[in-house]
Amino acid sequence: MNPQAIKVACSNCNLRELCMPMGLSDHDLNRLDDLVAVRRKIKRGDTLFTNGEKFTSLYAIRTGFFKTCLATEDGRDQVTGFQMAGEIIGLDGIVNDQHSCDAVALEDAEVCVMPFDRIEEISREVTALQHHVHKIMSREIVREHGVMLLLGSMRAEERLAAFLLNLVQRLHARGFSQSELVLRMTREEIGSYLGLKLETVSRTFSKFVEDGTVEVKQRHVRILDTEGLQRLVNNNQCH
Amino acid sequence: MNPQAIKVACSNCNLRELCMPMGLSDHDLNRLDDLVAVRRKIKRGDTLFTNGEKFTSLYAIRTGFFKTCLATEDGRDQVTGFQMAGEIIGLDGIVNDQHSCDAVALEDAEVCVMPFDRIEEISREVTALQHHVHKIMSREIVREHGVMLLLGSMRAEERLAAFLLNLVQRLHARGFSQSELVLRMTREEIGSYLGLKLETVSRTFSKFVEDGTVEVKQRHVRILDTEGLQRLVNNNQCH
DNA sequence: GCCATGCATTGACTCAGGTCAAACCCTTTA
DNA sequence: TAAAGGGTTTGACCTGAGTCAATGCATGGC
Repeated sequence: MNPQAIKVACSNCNLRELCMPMGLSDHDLNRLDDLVAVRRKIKRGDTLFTNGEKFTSLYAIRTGFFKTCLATEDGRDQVTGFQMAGEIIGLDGIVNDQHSCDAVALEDAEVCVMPFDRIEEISREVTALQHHVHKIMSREIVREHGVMLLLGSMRAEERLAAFLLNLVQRLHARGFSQSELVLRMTREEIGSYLGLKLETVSRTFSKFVEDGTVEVKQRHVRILDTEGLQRLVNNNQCH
Repeated sequence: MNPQAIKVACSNCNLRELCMPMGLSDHDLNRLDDLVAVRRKIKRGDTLFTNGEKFTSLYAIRTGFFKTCLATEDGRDQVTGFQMAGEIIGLDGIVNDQHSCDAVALEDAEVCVMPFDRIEEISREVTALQHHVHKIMSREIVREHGVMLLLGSMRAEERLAAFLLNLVQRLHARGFSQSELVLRMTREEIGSYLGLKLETVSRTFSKFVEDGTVEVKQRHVRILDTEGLQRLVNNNQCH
């Protein structure tokens, strides 16, 4: 039995620069090691948690890719975000002690389960963790402000451009290419996130291809003109 | 000098059921009294904080009404929320130690200034406060999910209906009428929040008036058919 | 009391994106 | 290897909301 191999530990996790332990000292980092209760594997298409389910833990994504979405009885459906390795999901559950959205794995995934009462307990002792938790929640709030701006004031092309740039930027921070990416979600899911219909997403991709801004082959996307996308997002050419 | 009159204290604040001290025991409540450094008055039209400004404190609204908004260089402008007495603003500033939006008073206002390092300090000792802070942040995240649903999947009438219902509901929780309200913001600000142009907001109000759902006289609104608005939001009649 | 000003309403017209439908492509399964 | 099925693309048409412009209505300053 090799403890090195099975120990669930933040201190030797290769995501520690992105994830929960970000910015903690070595000393504090050791105290974090009893934060993660277990790891859990989720198969593609399965849910990590669902709307209405009792809230117990936050989850740090180790591998895989998730979407979170809000489905209402009357058939509306809104993807509220896409999450990748090193990101924390489940924050929505804290207010009412139950989750208010579904988290669905878009590819086979593994998460670290962090019981929230334990997070609060350790936060009381480790100031850096306390502050980090606050930052994570604040970051999510700010991210959502950005999505509101996107949904409230951008046109289809601008939305898709912003979406692609955001994705590659996050992937790049994880060591992937700045210009190439594989979409883990369908056109419909992208559309739901961006407040567009899948046909519009598809057409907008085609438009970008015509303009020579990107290459698209199914879910493989190569960005040829990052600047161009950036200009689309910023330039707000009308007026 | 009457200490009762000048003491800045949560423990005898009439908003304590809604605001920061919500759900705290009397004992914990006393410890909260050194949370609020000072109070600050903001004149209508003035800002409480602005984008880029250093983050130091959260603010609990005592009186008045605010909007928070995101303005980008290229002229986009998105109202991200409207806040009233008992609500906490400034959470966006935690991640990057600087505010990422503007908070503008829509009427003369007074806020309790709560230095964030003090919040963190007291949170470490008062478990109930720690948890409450987490809940406040989580609530904001969930609220924004709702706005994303609204912006991403609702038509103009549905958006305005949802907006009105949300406003009266919050006002009702503060002891005001369930059916009558005075809008503190312009049509343009409503539009910005709802991802619509002011003309559309105005037309939609007119439509509601024609239908006998509401009475509108400038900024005074009386809801005649709450059910009807509710149905609009839920029924998603198409499909 | 009257004008200036900012906000709101309404109309006429346009257009971005939605809808519906057909065809296509890639993967999976038999 | 073929058939089935999910996802994607593209076309034709429609419509809800945006745009532009004129008018109306309150409020505050002088």
